[in-house]
Amino acid sequence: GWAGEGTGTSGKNRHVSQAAARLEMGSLWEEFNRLGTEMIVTKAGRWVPERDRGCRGGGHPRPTPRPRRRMFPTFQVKLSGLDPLADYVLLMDFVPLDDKRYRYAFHSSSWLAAGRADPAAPGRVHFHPDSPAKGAQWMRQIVSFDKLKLTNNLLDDNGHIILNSMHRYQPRFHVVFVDPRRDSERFAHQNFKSFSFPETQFMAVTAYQNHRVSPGLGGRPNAPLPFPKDPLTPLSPQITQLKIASNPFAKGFRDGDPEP
Amino acid sequence: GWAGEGTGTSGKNRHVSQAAARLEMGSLWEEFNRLGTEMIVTKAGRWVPERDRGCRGGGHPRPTPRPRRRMFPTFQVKLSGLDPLADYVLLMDFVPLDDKRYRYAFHSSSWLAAGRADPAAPGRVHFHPDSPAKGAQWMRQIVSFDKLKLTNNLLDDNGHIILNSMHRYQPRFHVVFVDPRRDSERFAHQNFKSFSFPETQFMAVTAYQNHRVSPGLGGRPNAPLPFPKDPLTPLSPQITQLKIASNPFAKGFRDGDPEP
DNA sequence: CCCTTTTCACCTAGGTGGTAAGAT
DNA sequence: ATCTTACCACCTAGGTGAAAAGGG
Repeated sequence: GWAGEGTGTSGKNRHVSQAAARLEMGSLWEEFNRLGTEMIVTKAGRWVPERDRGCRGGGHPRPTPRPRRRMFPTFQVKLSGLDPLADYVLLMDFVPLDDKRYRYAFHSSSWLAAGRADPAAPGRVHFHPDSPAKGAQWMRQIVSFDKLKLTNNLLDDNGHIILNSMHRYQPRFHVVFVDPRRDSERFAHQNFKSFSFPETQFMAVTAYQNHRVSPGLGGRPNAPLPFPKDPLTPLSPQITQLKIASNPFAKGFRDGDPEP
Repeated sequence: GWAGEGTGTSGKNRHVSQAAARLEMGSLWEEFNRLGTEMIVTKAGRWVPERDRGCRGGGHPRPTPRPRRRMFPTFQVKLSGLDPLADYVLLMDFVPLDDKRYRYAFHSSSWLAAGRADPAAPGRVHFHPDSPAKGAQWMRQIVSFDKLKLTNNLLDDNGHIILNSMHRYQPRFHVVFVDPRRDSERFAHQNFKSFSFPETQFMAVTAYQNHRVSPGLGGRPNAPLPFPKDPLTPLSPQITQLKIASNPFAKGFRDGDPEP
């Protein structure tokens, strides 16, 4: 739906006060959220195989850094209510959902709090690469943050989002009006509007933990739990299966039928 | 070098009068030009193989249109002399070099004029997709027109550049100052600057024709011709070999050593 | 005969989870 | 118990020329 406003609209500049954002793929996000969404974070990303030699310079065939992890599902929104002729910057950040560290209890198939959060990672933001652009451009089609990458490397120097593994996060989306006035800093607090979609919260992990169905921290802890004892897929890691089923790049791991 | 200005600078707006463009990969362009550069044009591009069924809608597994042909080498320039704070649009077009149609004479390994040019294709331009942007942005790094596609389909509806096969063309590059004044149309002729690099001229073909070394229309027709009878590569189609040797996507056709 | 279109194998470039081995 | 590294097969997506097939 068109929900998500986390901050009030009182005292906002007219260029953002009417701004609205609809989360795309909402039903997919909700499906993940019912299981307890997990997002993989990696430290160094991947390396080029040895066959790709250095082209020049005659050095060793040293590994070349490769991209870190995207989010899946990808955070995408449809915008409305912007001034078509005004400039806007779009960005995302990630807010810790609590001050806890978690561990996954296999025997109970559930997440357990396991102490206070680790020292918070450097707070970074991800600017949408098309920023700045006119409101008309942003509203023309779905805005996709598919270039956003996650890492657990506190020393990351590629500008990626740094998260602590085994901690919970809430993605946040911000629309910032580029104020052409001098002294625009003085109105900074009026010139942006933020959106939080609870169904996009997730647990950062270095490997999928949720190897069985669980109530899920993002779900309804007291809801009746239809524990599926499907003999065909016993103990199936449902988060993984849902990622495989819904992410085109994981098609290689699909077993069965062509119809999703 | 920093050559290329095709139009005088007299009467030009100060935002473009100092603009300069240096062709990147100039030595590669010259190497091609010495042989007589050929660029492939295609009609329909490529289609998805039959295994990729239509995802939804239940239609037949009909072929999906795929991109048409890029240029290789890619047209790339380094810009200077722009106003860092002003907006510019960058674009390219292609000018027929003469009013002739050509054919390739295999026996003499040379291009021959073969009548008047076919009716000119609809004159299209290709806007650099980052347009418009500030001068500072354009000058920050090399500007690459690698999204530009060539086609010989007169009815093309993808906005690609339409060229006649077996005709010669001169790529042109234009820097257009986005004039914020009202009535800016009245100054249009002052607000752009054009660049032509002779070493980037080429023959449009649907399949490589230059199967042997030739003086090349783009070269020096009267220069001494060192006809290479290299027994190791007799009758080697040199344009093709140079494309294979220098285009990363053609690596699959390279025979020999790793050192270019 | 000359030119165009189609199909193909083979690349570049990079996004998936799996698995095994090791480190902390 | 969790994290890191390394390597893998298998995808998406799309840019190459070769060769065969098609067309006037």
